[in-house]
Amino acid sequence: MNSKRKVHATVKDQQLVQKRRDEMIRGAVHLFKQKGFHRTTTREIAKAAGFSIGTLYEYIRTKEDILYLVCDSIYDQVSDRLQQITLSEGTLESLKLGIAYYFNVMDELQDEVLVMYQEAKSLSKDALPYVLRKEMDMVGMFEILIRRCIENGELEMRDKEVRLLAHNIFVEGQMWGFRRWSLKKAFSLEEYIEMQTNFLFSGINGFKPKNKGDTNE
Amino acid sequence: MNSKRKVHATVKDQQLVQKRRDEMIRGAVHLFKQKGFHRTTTREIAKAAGFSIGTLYEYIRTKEDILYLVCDSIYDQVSDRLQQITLSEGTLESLKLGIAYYFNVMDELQDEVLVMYQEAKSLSKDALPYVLRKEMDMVGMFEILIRRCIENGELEMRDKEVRLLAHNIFVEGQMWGFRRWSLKKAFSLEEYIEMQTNFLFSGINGFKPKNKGDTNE
Amino acid sequence: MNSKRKVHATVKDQQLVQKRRDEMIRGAVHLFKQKGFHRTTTREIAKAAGFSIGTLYEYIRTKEDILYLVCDSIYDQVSDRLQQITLSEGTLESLKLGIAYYFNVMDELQDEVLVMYQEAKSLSKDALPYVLRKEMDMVGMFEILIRRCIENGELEMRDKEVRLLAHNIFVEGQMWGFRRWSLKKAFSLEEYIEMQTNFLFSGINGFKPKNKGDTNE
Amino acid sequence: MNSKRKVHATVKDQQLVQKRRDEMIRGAVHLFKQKGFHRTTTREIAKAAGFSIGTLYEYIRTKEDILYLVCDSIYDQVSDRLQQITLSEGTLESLKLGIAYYFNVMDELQDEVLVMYQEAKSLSKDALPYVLRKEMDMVGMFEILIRRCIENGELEMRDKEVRLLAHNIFVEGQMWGFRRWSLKKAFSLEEYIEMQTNFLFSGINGFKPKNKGDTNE
DNA sequence: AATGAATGAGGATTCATTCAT
DNA sequence: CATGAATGAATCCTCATTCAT
Repeated sequence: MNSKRKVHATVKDQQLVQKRRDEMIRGAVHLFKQKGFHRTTTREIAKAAGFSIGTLYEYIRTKEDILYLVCDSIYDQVSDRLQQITLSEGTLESLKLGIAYYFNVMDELQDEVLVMYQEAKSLSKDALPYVLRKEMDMVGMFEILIRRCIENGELEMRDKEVRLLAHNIFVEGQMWGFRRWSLKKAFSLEEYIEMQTNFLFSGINGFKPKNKGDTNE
Repeated sequence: MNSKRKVHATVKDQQLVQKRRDEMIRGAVHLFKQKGFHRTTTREIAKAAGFSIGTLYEYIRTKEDILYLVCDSIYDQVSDRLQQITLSEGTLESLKLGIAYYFNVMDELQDEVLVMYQEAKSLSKDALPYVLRKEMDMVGMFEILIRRCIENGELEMRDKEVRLLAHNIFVEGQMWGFRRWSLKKAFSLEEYIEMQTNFLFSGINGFKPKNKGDTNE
Repeated sequence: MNSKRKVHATVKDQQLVQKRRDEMIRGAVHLFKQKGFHRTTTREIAKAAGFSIGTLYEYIRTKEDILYLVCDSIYDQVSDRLQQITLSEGTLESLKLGIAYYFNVMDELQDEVLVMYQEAKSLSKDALPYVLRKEMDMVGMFEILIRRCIENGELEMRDKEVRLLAHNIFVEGQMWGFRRWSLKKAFSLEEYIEMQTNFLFSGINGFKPKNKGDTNE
Repeated sequence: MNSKRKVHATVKDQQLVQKRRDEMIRGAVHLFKQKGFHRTTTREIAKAAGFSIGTLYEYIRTKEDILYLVCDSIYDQVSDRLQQITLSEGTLESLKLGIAYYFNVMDELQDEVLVMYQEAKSLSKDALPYVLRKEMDMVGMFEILIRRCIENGELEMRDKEVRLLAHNIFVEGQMWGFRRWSLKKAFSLEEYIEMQTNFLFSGINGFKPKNKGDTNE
C-alpha cells in the first residue's frame, strides 16, 4: 500500500512519467500475456506503448523495471477493487459476498492476474519482496473478513486456521485465472463461484447422503 | 503414460540415452529452480550434467527439449507415486489417506513441482498439450478416488462437483510447493495436511460455534 | 532493375541503409574473393565494413542477405555499364565494339564477377531466381544487339542461333574472369579481345590455308 | 595423369581403400550436387556411403580430402572418356567429331562436372594445383587435336590461337553443364552440338546474307 | 524530452575430428 | 577394421542498453 520501490526516471515531470508508464504497462501486459516476459523485447514494449526505445529508457532503468511496474500496477488494481470488501460487516453472509466479489474481480482481470502470476518469479531478489508483500496484503484482506466474523461470534477459529483459510480463498480465486484452460471448459463463472462457495462452507461432508450418513461424525 | 512426444537423439544406444537424459534432467531441475529456464544456459546444463555442450546436443535438439524432458520426467515421478492411491477402497477415510499421501509426495518433490509449475508455460505450443494432458491425468486420479466413494454410497455428488473437488485437492497440493515461502513460515507439513483435510471435509461451517450456530443452515 | 527482392533493415533512414550496405558489400566482396562466402564470418564482414556485428544486423537479417546484396549489387554494376552498348546502331562493326566493351567491363570488375560467379549458387532457393533473372537480362542485351543487325539486314539468323550466340559472348566474357589463372599467363586483355572477336566472327574456317583449303567444304 | 596427391588412409589394404573411397565419392557427389560442399556434413557423407563416421575417417584425414578425392575422380572419369579423341587423325572432320564426342561426355557426366566446377574452388591452396593441372591436361587434349590438323596442313594457326580455341571448346562443353538451367529450356543436346559446332567453325560471318555480303570482308 | 543508430556481450547450435571399445 | 559417443572451437544471431543529435 505504502512502501513502494522507486523506479528511476530521467524525466522530471511526474505527470508525464505516470502517463508514459501507464502506456508502457498496458503494452507490456498484452505482450507478456502472449509471449512471456523473457520472450518479449524492450523494443516490442516501446512499440506497443507507442514510443521509441530511447524514450522507453527515459522512464525506466532496466527491462526488469518494466516487470516490476507491471506487477505493481496489477496488484494495485486488484487491491483497489478489493478494498471495498473489507468494509463488510462480519457475517458469514457478507464473507460469502466478499468471496463472490473477489472471484468476479479475478475474472475481469484474468489476463493481468495470469501475467503477474506467471512472471513475478522473474523479478530480481531486489524487487520480489515488494510484490510478495502486496500479495500478503491481499491475503490479509480475507483474514480481516474472517476475523470480523470471529469477533462477531459467527465463527470459532484459531489464528492459523484463519490464515490458511484466507490462503485457500486467495488461491481459488487465482485458480480461476491460471487454470482457465481447464476450468472454463467445465464451468461458467457463476457455477464456479457457487460451487466453490459451497465447498468452502460445507466441505465434502456436505455431500454425505442425508438418510444414513448423519451419525458418523 | 503412453502418448509420449519423442525427443530426437543422435545417439542410438537407448539405455545410454536414458542415462544421459537422467543426468541432464537432474542438473537442469537444479538450475531451473535457482534461475529459471530462461536464465539458465545450455552450457550450464551440460556442465551440471557432467558432460560437454556437444554431448548435450547429442541427446536433444533444442533447449526447449530439455524443458519438455524435465516436465515430462517430473510428471512421471509424481504420477508413479500417486498410482497407488488409486488402489483405495472407496471410503471417505481412504480418500483422506490419499490426500495426505499426495500432500506428502508434493512435499518431497517440491523443488521439482515448483520448477514444472513455473516453467511449463515456456513450452512451445507443440509440447504444451502433452504436459497439460499429464496434469489432467493426475486430476483424474482424484476424480477416480471420489467417484469410488460415490459408488460406495458414501457421497452424493454431481459430476461437475467431482471435477471441481479434484481440482481443488490438486491445487492445494501444489500450493504447498509454490507458496511455501509463505506457508512454511506458518505451518509444518503435518499441520498443513491436517488443517487442509479438515477444511476440505467440513468447510467453514465446521467452525461455527456449537451452541447457537446449529440451526441457521 | 525493377523486381528487387527486398532485404529487411531495422534502421529506417533509407539513405543510411544504402550507405551502410555499400560499405558492407565492399568489405564482403573483398573477403569473399579471398575465402569464399562460407569461410567468411559475419564478424569479419562487419569489421571489414567498419562497424560492429550488432550494427551489421541492423541492415540485414541473415548472412545470406549479404550474399544476395553482393550479387545484386554486382549485377547492377555490370548492367549499368552495359546499358550503353544497347544503344548501338545495328552494324556488325558496332556489335564488335559492344563485345570489346563488354570484355573490358569484365576485366575491370573481374573480382566482383569472380565472386558472384562462384558464390551465387549458395543463394537460397528463395533468392536465386532474382539473380538468375538478372543474368538473363544481361544475356538479353546481347540478343538485342544481334537482332538489330538482323533487322538491318547485316545478318540472317534464326532465333535459337541468336540466343546461343548471346550466351557464347556472355560466357566468353566471364571466362576472362573465372579462368584468368590460366588465360592471363597467355594473353593480354587486348589480345584476348582481338582473338576472341576473330574467332567469334570467322570461326575455325577463318584459319584454313588460303591456297588449297577452298574446295574441301 | 601421373602426379597424384596422396591422401592418407589408416587402413592398409589398398583394394579396400579404393573400394571404400569409391563408395564415399559416389555418396559425396550426390550430396554436393544438392547442397554444395560446405553444407554437406561428414556424417551425411558417411551415411550416404554406407558406413559410420569413424570408418570414414579411416580412409581420409580431413573433410577436404573428400572434396579432393571427388574432384580427382571426376577428372579421371572425364579424362578416361576423352582419351580416345586424341587418337584422331588430324582432319577438321575428326576435330568436329571430337568436339561432338566431348559435348556428349559432358552431358552424360553433367552432375559430376557441375559439382567439380562449383566446388573445386573450395580446395585448399595445397590441393588446388593438382586439380588445375588436370584441367590443363584436358584443355591440352584439344590443343593436340588442333595441332594435328595444323600438322596435316588443314589449318594455319598460331600457338596462342590454338590455346584459346582449345579453351573455348572446353568452356563450351562445361557451359552445357553449368548453364543447363537456361540452355536446356532452349536446346536439345543435338541441337546444341550442331549449332555450337557451326559457330565454332564458321563464326558470325557464316550468317551474312549470301547475295550482297560476299564482298565486305 | 524524444529519437533511433550503434554497440558487443552473451547464448543456442553445429560439426569436424578423435579415440576407447 | 569398424563403430559411434564425446568433444569444444567456431559461428550465427539477438537484444538490453547507451548516447549523440
